[in-house]
Amino acid sequence: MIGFESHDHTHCISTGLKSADARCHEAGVQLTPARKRVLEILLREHRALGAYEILDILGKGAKPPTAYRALDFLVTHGFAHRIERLNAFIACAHPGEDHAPAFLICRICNAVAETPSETTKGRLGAAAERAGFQIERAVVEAIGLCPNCTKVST
Amino acid sequence: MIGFESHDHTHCISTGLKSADARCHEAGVQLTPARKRVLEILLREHRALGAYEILDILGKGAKPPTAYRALDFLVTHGFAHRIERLNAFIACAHPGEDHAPAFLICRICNAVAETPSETTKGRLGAAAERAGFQIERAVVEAIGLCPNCTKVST
DNA sequence: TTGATAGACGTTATAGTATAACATATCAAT
DNA sequence: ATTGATATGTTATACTATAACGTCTATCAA
Repeated sequence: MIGFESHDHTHCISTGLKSADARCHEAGVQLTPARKRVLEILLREHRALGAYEILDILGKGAKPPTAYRALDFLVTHGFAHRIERLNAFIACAHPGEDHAPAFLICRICNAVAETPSETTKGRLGAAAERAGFQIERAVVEAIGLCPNCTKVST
Repeated sequence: MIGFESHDHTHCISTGLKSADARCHEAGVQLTPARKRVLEILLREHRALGAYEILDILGKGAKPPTAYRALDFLVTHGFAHRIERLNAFIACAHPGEDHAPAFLICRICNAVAETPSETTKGRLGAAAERAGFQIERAVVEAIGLCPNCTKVST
């Protein structure tokens, strides 16, 4: 899991971009400059960013659809995730792997960590089956205190 | 679990309101007319409603803070839940019980069913513990097809 | 070469969701 | 009667997201 520890992630950025390039080529879709730029911003910031924060970083010429379109693309193709709870977006921590992500969101500092989930199994999956509901994907966002804010708030 | 079957819920409404009355009294908080009215709307509609839908039902005098304040109260005290995925609210299906709800949301018709979850256990709980993250609650929203829309779309 | 199609992007406008800030009201406790 | 706590009214605004339309470019078939 990708946790709350700080680390040097120059490496994450270049690896993430290269991996995205390769996967887009495989899939026959285009990682255009606009999309790449937004992905790079997400990788560089390494936190959940609102669309308008991204817009600000993109600069004054950028209009909302520019950010939202790029984000739609990145989310659709698995390079980024949307955090419903925050109306924000974060670079995927497991690019390339087929995964069902869950998120740990700090209610104090809004830090977000990604971790694997398995929610279509177990009780939820059983309940869905009983109801005749076909789960396609699940939003799993745990709210609580990250290690730093736990220390501070006690 | 509260599923997708239709049913007569005149009973749900009066039971829900009475139960809320009683629990508010116990807790020493007020189920004021405004709050009660919003809860009744949620119970009556028996589906996820946006704040502005509720405002419309409340009538022309009502301004956004009226709805949002009542909804905050109802959510805080467990009489309603917020569905992050839909920016909407739904009456709690298990009033009075201490529970960690999960939701099944149909991506076609937006029908929502509530079911129990257990997300602070299992893999997610273990991952959180490893990360030093203290889970306080979890948003679990499964997206997919409800029984009706499964039939229609095949 | 032409024309048709598809994908991406620019631009303007607007829709939809939520809260800040301040004023007023009510009521119980001192 | 004043104070303090809680709730509501009201205005304005902030924040989030998409519709709609035009343009550009690359590709491909006729």
